[in-house]
Amino acid sequence: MWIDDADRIVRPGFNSRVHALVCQVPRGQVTTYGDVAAALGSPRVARQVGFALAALRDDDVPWQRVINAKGTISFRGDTDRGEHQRRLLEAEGVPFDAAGRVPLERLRFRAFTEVAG
DNA sequence: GGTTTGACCATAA
DNA sequence: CTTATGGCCAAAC
Repeated sequence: MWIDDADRIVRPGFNSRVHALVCQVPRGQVTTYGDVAAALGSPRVARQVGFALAALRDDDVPWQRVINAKGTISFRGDTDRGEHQRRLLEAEGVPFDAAGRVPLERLRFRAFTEVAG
């Protein structure tokens, strides 16, 4: 039901699916674009996952918990959103390395692997 | 319906 | 460790 009033949000199907998985990520844990994509059934659609997150509003979906496979925060070039994401994760208890990375192996959320099979 | 793009990932040097 | 290249799939134009 994410923003059904919006014009171009949650309209596409894939987009909505990504949101659903991201919402399943518990607080204090993170996931990667590739994992979310794999959960959808296609580990190659990692780019689409990011694209989907870009289309949603930070109101209802914890997109902040989605980072890249290297454990670092990805952003288009606008460090504003990147810093915002980091602060949100830190507020949830997600530690950051000196290199700006998180212990992905420790906080990686694999619950939707059951969904994939 | 073809072309362009994209918050990525894996591999090679 | 960094830099460069291919690919994959869906959304937007």
